Amino acid sequence: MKKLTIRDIAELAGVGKSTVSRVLNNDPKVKTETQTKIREIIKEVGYKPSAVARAMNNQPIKSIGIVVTRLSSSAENQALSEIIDFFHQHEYEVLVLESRYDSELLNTHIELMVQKQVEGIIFFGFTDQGLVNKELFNGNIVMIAVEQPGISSVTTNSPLAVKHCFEYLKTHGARNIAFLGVHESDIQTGKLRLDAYKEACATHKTKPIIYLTDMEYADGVKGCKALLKAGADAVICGTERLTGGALVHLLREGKSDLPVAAVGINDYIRILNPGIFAADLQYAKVGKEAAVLLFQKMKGNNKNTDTVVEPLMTELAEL
Amino acid sequence: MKKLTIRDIAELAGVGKSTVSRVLNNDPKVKTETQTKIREIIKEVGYKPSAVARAMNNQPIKSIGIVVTRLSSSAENQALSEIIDFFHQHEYEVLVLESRYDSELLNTHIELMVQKQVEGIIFFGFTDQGLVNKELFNGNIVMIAVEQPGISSVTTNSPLAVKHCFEYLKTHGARNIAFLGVHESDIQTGKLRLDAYKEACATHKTKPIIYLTDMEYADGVKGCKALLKAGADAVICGTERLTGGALVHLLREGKSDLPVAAVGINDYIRILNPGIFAADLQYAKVGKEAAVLLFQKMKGNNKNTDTVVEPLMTELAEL
DNA sequence: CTGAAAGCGCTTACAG
DNA sequence: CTGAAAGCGCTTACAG
Repeated sequence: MKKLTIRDIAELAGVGKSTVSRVLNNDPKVKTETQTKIREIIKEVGYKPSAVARAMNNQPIKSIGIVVTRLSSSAENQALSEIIDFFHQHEYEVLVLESRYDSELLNTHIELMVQKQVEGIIFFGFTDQGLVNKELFNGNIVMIAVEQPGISSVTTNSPLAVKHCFEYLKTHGARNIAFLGVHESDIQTGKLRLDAYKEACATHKTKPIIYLTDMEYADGVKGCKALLKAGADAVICGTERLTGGALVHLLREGKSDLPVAAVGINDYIRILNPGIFAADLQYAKVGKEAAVLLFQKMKGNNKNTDTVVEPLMTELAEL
Repeated sequence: MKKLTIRDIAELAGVGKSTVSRVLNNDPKVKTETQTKIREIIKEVGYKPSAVARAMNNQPIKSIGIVVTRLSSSAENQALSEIIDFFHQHEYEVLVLESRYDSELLNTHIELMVQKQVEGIIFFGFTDQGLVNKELFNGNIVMIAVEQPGISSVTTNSPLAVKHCFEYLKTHGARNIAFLGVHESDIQTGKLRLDAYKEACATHKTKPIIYLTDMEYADGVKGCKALLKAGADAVICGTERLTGGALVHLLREGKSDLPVAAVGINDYIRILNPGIFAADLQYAKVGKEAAVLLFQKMKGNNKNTDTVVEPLMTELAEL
């Protein structure tokens, strides 16, 4: 059974190809009877127009690209899931690639997307990504996590999350509130959050107790230990993994009553400490916003927007 | 600056379009000098042939589809990462969709892929997915986790993982080895592993102690508690999340010395119990195998293979 | 309201 | 070794 073309449908319907094409494109000028007849035939024989042939006439293949840094990041795959879902519903193809925090790889990916002629891209930014050419994709670009002049972005408000964490602990009687975070060399995950902590300390005239480290659970364990030694009676954890590590340490030492507040939340953290005060950075919402933003741009709204998704504060109930 | 076409290159080079096309397609019949000249011009002006126009002439757009059940599953995103990487290296587009354990959604996705004319698909199977039409995509289909006659598959050997867990605990002196698993209604994650446990019990003439539950961390906590009450002096955890829950429970109760063996391993589990005996189901390898398998099929190797990836046993060192 | 014709950017059999 | 021509399956301006 060979592939059906518009010509076959035209013959079956006894009309010209142009008319079939018009029906396919919902041209209202076609007589209603003709329309219904053609539609019936199309349905009957299961004809699907070739996206490729349409693309030849500047009806671009509806597709977008998205570059995450790591698929294994739960924050990113939450966002990714929303983005895929959104564009899938709008009948877009979604191409997914991983940059692995490598700016060269990111650029290769972007180049590839240009070649594939996707209509727009969304990508997760990171500290050393370099500047992105904002002319690409007719400016249909949305960055997540990082801002760049001239490009729309969606970011989380992690500094506010830190601030809330601080204040929560403060109002619950903590005196030496420590910060367990990522090295300052990482702007988004490190510096921004650290600065917010320092500012909170200044506001409350408190002496900072700081431990900066890498991203792994084990770093959280070590960091928490060090902070306790330094006299902390409450800890703000700057990332999900650090929170995980810290909570495990506390559990192991039988110190689970030590107040902890966390930037970012997931099931893992929840089960380790059901009563934790946490700021949900809302990555699902971030993804949704980014998708909507890109979609609007592609529809012609060409002003740039920097959206900030506010954290959701959750003082979780005891199980 | 308008889009360059093959005609522009032909004019610049002073040759016919056909010749340029031949160079593009590495036709050896073109004189070497002509080739180099054309290639230089192409490079110079940065001409990229239109994939769409090529597709019109049955040079299919190189693309494959992949359907995961949940992007948030670390097992799946490990495999996904490998698959994307592999096909990206072979210059394929990769379309990613989520089925969410919904067989209707899976079928919609598959239909979409058919329409998009991807050359093949890989998807993660699940218990109620229903039969997949093996004629689709010229038979270029690879299923992960589930087997179906006539379709190539890649599965993990989780029963063997359970067996090893049992034997490990046994040889380390445990007498009442319990099993914490998922309900039998889930074939892959539930029944298969449970059966392996029962068989091990029979072999070792041991009375089974079983607790079956859902997939969440909290279920692992509850289950572990129940099993201890039932007299277990060692526990085999059937999934990563259940392991996580169980270990948290033990940590909380100060019973971290209770021997636990786990089917599946990740950083989270590692940090909770660095010395745990675990069977790594090797999902990265699963993804790689699936990718290679699909690629071979697309290259014309049309016999079906059911690959089983063996678990990797890890008795982890103390931190 | 509808059809014939030209065109989108390539490939390739054919003729030279 | 190379070019002119036909064709891939659509869209759309043009003429009716």
